[in-house]
Amino acid sequence: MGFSIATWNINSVRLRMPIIEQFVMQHRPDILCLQETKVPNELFPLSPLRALGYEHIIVHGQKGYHGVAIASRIPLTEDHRQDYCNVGDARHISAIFHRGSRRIRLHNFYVPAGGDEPDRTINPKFGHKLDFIEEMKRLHANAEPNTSAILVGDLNIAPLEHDVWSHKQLLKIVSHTPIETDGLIEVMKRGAWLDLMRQQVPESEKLYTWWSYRAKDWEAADRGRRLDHIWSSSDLGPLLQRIDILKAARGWDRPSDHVPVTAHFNL
DNA sequence: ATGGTTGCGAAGCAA
Repeated sequence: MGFSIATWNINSVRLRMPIIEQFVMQHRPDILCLQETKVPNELFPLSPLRALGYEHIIVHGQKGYHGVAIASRIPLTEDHRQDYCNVGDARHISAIFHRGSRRIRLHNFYVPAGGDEPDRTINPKFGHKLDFIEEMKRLHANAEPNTSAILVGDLNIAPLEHDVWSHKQLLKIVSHTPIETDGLIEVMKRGAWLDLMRQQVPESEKLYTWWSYRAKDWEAADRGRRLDHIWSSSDLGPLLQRIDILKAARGWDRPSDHVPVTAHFNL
């Protein structure tokens, strides 16, 4: 009995369809969560994903920016979208699926990047990010009775020292400032979420899911950050089999700057 | 080194 779920910020679902096909042909996740789809719902490429076996697709997109989607081989029900910060952005989508006797709530997030300047008094985008994180603190892994939970997505924060290539050099860089990292850790604590990637890989080891487009040679420089995450309610922790970070996908043709992260469970 | 690259959509913003 195996079950796998992948999360991937693909930075335009239409442009990235060839490498999405490559990834799912090779790895066949049962559920694929996408962020930064950058497409309105009526233009979302449903057919190619259905042809790959993902018959159950829920989308929440907008023109040009943001956008999240869940493509699944198994049925999705009770879907909803929460408008964090009430600004009309498509940054969250959620649904229920069943595996064995278990009922599981899945959340797929695209947290605001926050702009360049880590000061909300001069950069409203950073304020928006902090407000978004504040609102996430109210989301509990055990919010629904008899329901486990999985939270995935591009959270745009690298919370731990070894989630970035240089802790010291990134302390004032948006995604790794103390106010953000403390905030995300508080989201985890208050919501009783488990960080499944760090359950598998010790905190002392470097772990990245994103490499900037701007590096001359992303692989040689290896200046990555762990911006993408898979969390779960505590009951699912012991059922985690493995997590794969597909670093190779960063080197594929016309890549996203993020790579897919896949969790395999014994359920 | 305060640059660099990419996507959307058709100039400049967001990441």
